[in-house]
Amino acid sequence: MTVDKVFEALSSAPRRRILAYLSRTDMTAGEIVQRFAEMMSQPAISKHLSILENAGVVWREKRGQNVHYGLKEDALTGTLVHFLAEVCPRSRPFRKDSEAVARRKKGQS
Amino acid sequence: MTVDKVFEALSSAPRRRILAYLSRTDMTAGEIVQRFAEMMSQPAISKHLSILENAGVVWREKRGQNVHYGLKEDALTGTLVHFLAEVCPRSRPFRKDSEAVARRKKGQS
DNA sequence: TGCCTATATAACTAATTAATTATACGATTT
DNA sequence: AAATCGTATAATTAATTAGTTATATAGGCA
Repeated sequence: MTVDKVFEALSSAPRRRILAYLSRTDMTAGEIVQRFAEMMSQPAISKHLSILENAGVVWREKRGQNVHYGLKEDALTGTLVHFLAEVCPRSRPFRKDSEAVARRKKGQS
Repeated sequence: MTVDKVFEALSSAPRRRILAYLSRTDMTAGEIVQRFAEMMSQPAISKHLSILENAGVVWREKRGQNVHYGLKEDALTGTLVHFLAEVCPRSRPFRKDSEAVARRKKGQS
């Protein structure tokens, strides 16, 4: 579960949409396919799901003839929070205040 | 500054590396190019910078014959925090506890 | 003015991605 | 055992991305 794979997985709108679905409840592959009916084929969804699993942000479990998918919140929050901590001075400890102030003046937001 | 563009911008390791540099101090395009010496050409970096700017996560300012770049922390944290809030039940208010518990049992982390 | 320096853009190419249709596979039902 | 259902994989193709070299543009300096 590399950082690279996680950000790669998040770079697709359909994949982020799948994550949003899974954040509310676990689903079978078929249920997810239905949500994308008329927009994308079953194999396309299957591929997206395998990318998400390979990135380590969802789990997969075969039950009978269905395959259930669910969110691995910890992996997702872990990666993003770690990235934010690395890249955002304001959340970094012992930063000099003058830096952040100057930066904010430059036209933030 | 769409969510799509931000995640697209973050999906590249060199671009995340540029953001990490900019999180410590503003830099000119040339200084950034130097950090990638022997790895990537000047035009390649220029392209990455324009993608980052277009996504709204960095600002750009021409000063004399240099162009200075800097991080727009607020845009970055804003987008990621919003995404996390949307996708991570544990950070979502009024969630039923039974959901999260069941999910955690499934093999989180 | 004419020449550097810093940066961006253009033209091109190779590699990757994202979809499609067709097919295979494993589990259930008859 | 055969048909069916749910899902994944294979083969293919079109579109996108990420880099290259070459060139343009704009600012500072002799």
